[in-house]
Amino acid sequence: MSDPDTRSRILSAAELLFTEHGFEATSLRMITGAAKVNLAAVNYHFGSKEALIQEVFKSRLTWLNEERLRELDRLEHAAKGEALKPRQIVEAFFGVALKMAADVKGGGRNFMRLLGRTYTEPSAFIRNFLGGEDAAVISRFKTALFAALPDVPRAEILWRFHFMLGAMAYAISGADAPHIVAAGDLEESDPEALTARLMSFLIGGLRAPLPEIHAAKKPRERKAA
Amino acid sequence: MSDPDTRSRILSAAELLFTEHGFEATSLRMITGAAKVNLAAVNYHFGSKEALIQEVFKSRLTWLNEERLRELDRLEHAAKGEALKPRQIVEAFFGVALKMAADVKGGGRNFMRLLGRTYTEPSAFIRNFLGGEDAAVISRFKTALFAALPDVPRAEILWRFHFMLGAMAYAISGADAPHIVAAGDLEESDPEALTARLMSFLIGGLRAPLPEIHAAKKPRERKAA
DNA sequence: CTATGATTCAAACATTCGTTTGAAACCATC
DNA sequence: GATGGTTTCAAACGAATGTTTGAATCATAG
Repeated sequence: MSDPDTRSRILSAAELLFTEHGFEATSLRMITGAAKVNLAAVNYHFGSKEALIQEVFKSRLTWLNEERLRELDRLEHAAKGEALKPRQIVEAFFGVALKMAADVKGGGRNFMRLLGRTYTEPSAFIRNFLGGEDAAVISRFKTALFAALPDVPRAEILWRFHFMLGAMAYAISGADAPHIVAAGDLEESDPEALTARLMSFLIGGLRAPLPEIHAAKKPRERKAA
Repeated sequence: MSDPDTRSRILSAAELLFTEHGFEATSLRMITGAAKVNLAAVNYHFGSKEALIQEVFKSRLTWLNEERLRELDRLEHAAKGEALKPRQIVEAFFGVALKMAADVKGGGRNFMRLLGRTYTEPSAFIRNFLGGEDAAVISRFKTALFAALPDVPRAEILWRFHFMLGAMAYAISGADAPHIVAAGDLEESDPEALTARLMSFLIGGLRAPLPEIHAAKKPRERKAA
């Protein structure tokens, strides 16, 4: 009767079904059906549907953000007090996520698709939860970017970081997007190729000339990426 | 009794509520309450909730895509058979959307937020609907980009277009995103500044050096954007 | 073996949902 | 005024939802 698997089977089923159907359209009966457990097990093990949703994110998201911070620590340690290059920072943040997204069998790919989708989720409770989870890592990375790009206004860096997140979310969603279907002939990209493609795009965008709202105030020149 | 407003009041209320809560979490009773109409009016005027969802998108999305095509036509007419510059094409596609997003009072801003969110919506019926609506405009723009960037592999262009869409979606969502909340100190950007910021980022990404998966095959050089 | 706590179970509960129904009210035309 | 079509209304319908409940089952320790 004491089945250590019940809890993890619910989590796995929920993760897949949330990705496929969204939170609202995935019922607990769908999840328990897929996990082959009893409906009451959800409330026994998790307390509520909301708590289950948060649990689905917790461990992977914690690992993702901790890994990002570890990567940044390694880079900063190796740099011995010098500022990092923007490319390094971008690779630490986005590269770790893309590596996770490349892990099909372990569920990382599905999770990153769910995460990318969830960042535009209307539900305030989910947005607040994610915001809380991301606060420390975002703060660290923005500080590192400010140091790496001293000539770029902070607002510009923040907005570009935000655009980069959108690009990554769509990259991860990939063939799910209606545009891809409409475009028709886009081949599936293998994880390494997708990473290379996205990184190139992100660095290009990050190091693009400043828009007119700033260029008049402070001429800028390109630096090594 | 014959109230030409009932239908449009339902549409307006639905548009706002779908943006705020998502499709599944917005009930018809919420919509009819906000619109001050009877619950059965939805089925009388629209037939079903799904049909209402599609109606919410139809007229604005048709206008958006037609305006994009008109802009592209104008550019091509002025170019007299020469290929357009990539920047022109990007401005025709994304600029029109951002102009719509700048229209707070007329509801364009809310609509673009809804649209950006909807592109990652799990529901297959919504994705199929949007894909169908976008097919012609996407096809035209990809053809124009291929002509503008003859040295760039087509797959690269398509993926970069996709990344750009993600960046735009997040740009429009703006302060809704958990990352922005976590970042804390990002100031609201006025529409013109946001457009300039995003365009700079998009062109930078589009014209970024090709990733390693291609660079070995075909050396590339920068062209005028 | 018994007692206790943990876990699972089926059923029930209260609520909510999109859709339907038949009547009432309204409008336009003759 | 009568007629037919349109629109709105309140209530009902059947289904689905997350949560709760009390009993049964299981596992462990004494």
